[in-house]
Parts: sequence; C-alpha cells; structure tokens
Amino acid sequence: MKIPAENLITDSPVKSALRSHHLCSSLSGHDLEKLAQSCRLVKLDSEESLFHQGAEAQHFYLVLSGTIKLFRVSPDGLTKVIEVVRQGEAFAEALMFLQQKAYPLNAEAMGKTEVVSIPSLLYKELILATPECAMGVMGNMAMKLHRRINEIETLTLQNTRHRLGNYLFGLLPDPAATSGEIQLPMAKQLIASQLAMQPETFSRLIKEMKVQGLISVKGSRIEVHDVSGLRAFGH
Amino acid sequence: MKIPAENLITDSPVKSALRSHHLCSSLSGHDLEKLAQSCRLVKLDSEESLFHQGAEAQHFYLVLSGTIKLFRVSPDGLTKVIEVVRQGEAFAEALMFLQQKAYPLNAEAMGKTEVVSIPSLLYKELILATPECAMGVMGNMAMKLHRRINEIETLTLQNTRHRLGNYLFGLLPDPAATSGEIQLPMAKQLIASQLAMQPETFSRLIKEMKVQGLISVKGSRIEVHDVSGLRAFGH
DNA sequence: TGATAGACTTGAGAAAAATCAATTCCAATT
DNA sequence: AATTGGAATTGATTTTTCTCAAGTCTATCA
Repeated sequence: MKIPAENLITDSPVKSALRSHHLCSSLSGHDLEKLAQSCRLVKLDSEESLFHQGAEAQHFYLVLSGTIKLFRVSPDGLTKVIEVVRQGEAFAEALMFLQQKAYPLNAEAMGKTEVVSIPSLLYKELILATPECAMGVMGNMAMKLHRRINEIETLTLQNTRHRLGNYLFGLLPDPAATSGEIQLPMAKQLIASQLAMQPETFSRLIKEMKVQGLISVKGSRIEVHDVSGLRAFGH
Repeated sequence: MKIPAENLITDSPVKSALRSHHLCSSLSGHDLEKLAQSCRLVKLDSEESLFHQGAEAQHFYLVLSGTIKLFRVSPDGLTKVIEVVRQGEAFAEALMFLQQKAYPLNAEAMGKTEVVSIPSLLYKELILATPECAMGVMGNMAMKLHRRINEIETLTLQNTRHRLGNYLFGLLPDPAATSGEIQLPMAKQLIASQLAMQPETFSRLIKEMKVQGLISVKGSRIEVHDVSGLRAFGH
C-alpha cells in the first residue's frame, strides 16, 4: 500500500485533497484517479457565488482553501446563514445522497476561496460499484460522528479547567499509564479557541497545572506526571 | 406511505426504535421487518457487561433506554472511558462498516439499560441490496454530521448570550422574517445544559431579552419580536 | 548578529457566570 | 380546593473568566 514518491510529487492539489477526505479515502487508486479527472478546481473571489438555490445539483464540493457560506434568502430578501464551511470540509453531499435534484440554498465565498467540484453521478457510481468502498465511506462517516459527539461532550463540560483537563487527557498516548508525554497538535491559541476559552486563560490554567505538579512543559511538549490528577483537574 | 394504525399499535419497541434511527430509517418496510426479527432486546442490570474487548464482533447496538459506557482496560488495570452512549444512539457500528472482526473495547451498562442487538451481517446485506437504501443511510449520516458541526459551532461561541441567541435563532420557523414564534423543544434546564450554562443563567438571560423587548414568553412558547436583535444579542 | 513579528505569558481590574438560598409558579393528584 | 413536588425565577454573593495592557520568549530573515 505504499505510494511511490514520484506520485506524491506529481499529485495535483485536487487529487490529494480528495484522497484525504473521508468521503473519498476508501476509493481505489484507479477510481480516485478517474474521479479526480472529472473534478474541477474552482477559484472564487470574495463574495463570489458558487451556486444559487433552485439550481440543478449535479456536483458536490470540497473546500481546498478559504471559506464558503451557505445561506437561504427569504421572499422578503433577508438571508439566513445555514452553515459556514471551512477548509477540508465537504458540502452539498448530503443532498446527493438523498437524491435531491436542486440546491436548497445558496453558496458564496467568504474571502478568496478554492473548492473542488465533484460530479455527483460519477461519485455515486464509483462508491456503489464495490460494496467494500460503500462500507468504507459509511465507516468513515460513523467514526467522524462519534468523534463529533466527543467534541460536543468536552465542550459541554462546565468550566475551562474541566475542558482543558479532559482535552489533555484525550491526547495521552496511553491514558491508562500514570504518566506520559503529550505533543500539542497545534498552536496553543488555536487549542484555546477550540476549547472555547481565551489564550490567556489557557496559559494560566497550564501554569496552574505546573504549580500543582501535574505537568511540566517544554514548548509544545507536555510531560504529564499525574494522569489521574489531570483528569480530576477542576473536579 | 401511510402506516396503518394497527401496525403502529402492534409495533414492538424494537421495531419502532430501529425505524426511527438514521441507520435503519431508509430500509423498506419489508426489510425492516426482516431485520427486526433477527434483532434481540437485551436487558442489562447496572454495571452488567455487554461485550468485552477482543470478542468477536457480530452485532452492533442501539440504546433503547439507559446508558452504555465504552471503555478500554490497559495491561496495568486502569480503564479509559472512550465514550458514553445515551438513549437513541448506536454504537459499534463504525466497526461493522470498517470490517473489523473484534470489539476493540468493552461495553458495560451504567444503570439499568436496554439495548437492541442488531446482526451486522444481515444489516449489511439489506443495506447494500438496494443502492437507494445505501445512499439513504449515507445521506442521513451526512446530515447528522452537518448538524453536529453546527452544534459545535454554537458551543464555541464566546459567551452564554451568544449561545442562547444563536440557539433561539435556530429554532425560528422562518429565520428570514422579522418576528416569529418558537416552541421550546424541551425543559429549560435541559436546554441550559445543552448550551453549557446553568438554569439560573438561562433564566436571567431570557429575562434580559424580555426587558430589551426582543421577546415575550408564555411558558415554553416564546414570541420573538425582533429577530435581528436576537441574533445580535451579546454582540 | 540584530531586527522583527508572532506566539506566549503575566498582571490587574472589569465583567460574566456560577453558586447558594429563597421564593414563586405550575401542573398533577388527592 | 388544597397539597405537593418539580421546575423556574430571583436576589445576593463568590468565583471564574475575559479584557486590556505590558512584557518575554523564540524563530526567522536580512
């Protein structure tokens, strides 16, 4: 299952984006190639429209860079934003699965944005051609769903201490051990925003953990000395 | 597509649970019947085990009532809770889709719990037999995913005002109108916990909205007078 | 090497939200 | 109609978290 280096180099951004998305990752190399050839890379300027509600839905989309706003416009001209789709996410795919023929909303770029336009019909054919592939897609979606549920559970934890403790605990390689080492997966401010707190609060809580002897920190590496203490952090 | 009343009456809890779950709702009446006949209703006492890690995975499950704890046990005996599955949710289904043969974790009831045990093999057969059905399942999963993403976005909104405003806004029948009426879908304390705030805070914020003239409240019905004000509540 | 920008940390005060403690309200039951 | 229990509201107080402002640290680049 190794991919030769030369393929990686000549890989188009479109193809590698497809490959890494959960809707396409279980396609065979051959099918992926075929699909990629029918996809188009669409570059949008800020506020440029991608499709309008009511238009025929023959494609679904994957955001390569930038952001897409999905919104509805009522008869009296007011708009409701339904969803904001960020890099790496797909949209209008539920539509395809549910056999709907027209887009029920508008899509418009927020800032310069690149999306991959994927032909729904071909995608469905390829997915359904092999049962393994269809199962693979469902499996990926099921896993994503479970992960989302966990994220939601973390966020509904009462206070910031709780959330941070829980988050760090989740990063431990072996949560059953009494100690371990964590590599933070992104900038601290980004983690803070994911956990719905300010960077300052994040920093202070980390310090508090240090003072309590639960952890020690070198840059983005965190050494956890007391796993159960970490879990209990903030009651 | 009407269901005769007598069917509804004789409907077993198992069958109606299956029907209303997104993994099964797109099965035909006939297939659903067939699947339901191969399912078992499993009643568990508190702390009773459903399956152990390493056991052969021939079923996936749907929680009818109560709660299931999914956890792993490390060599040194410490347990890590991976997920807590509540009423109405399925578990071990990702496993099935991904063709894994053994459960990678343990499942145990937290309090008296009823689950439906669904045979993976039969389910897969039925789902794959008709492309529409497979598509339907994927569509449902895609929609669920989008909904979760929205929930997460609501929860990462900075403050409680924001979250409540956003939540109420989402309940409006016509978000484009300047006013409208909302029926709260559950007890206020439950909504509060979903929005990660205390019931008292919920109550106070509702009052604040009333004072500002944005809404008026009669029990669980809320009349929204100023939709844009509601959206802007809390900046 | 020094300059610079961005990320991170720290402090102090303000604001938001939680907690604790009473009520009040409401619907179900007697 | 009175009783009761849970839900919801309200007030007072404490705690938590945010904000703003000032620094420090670190990596990169000329």
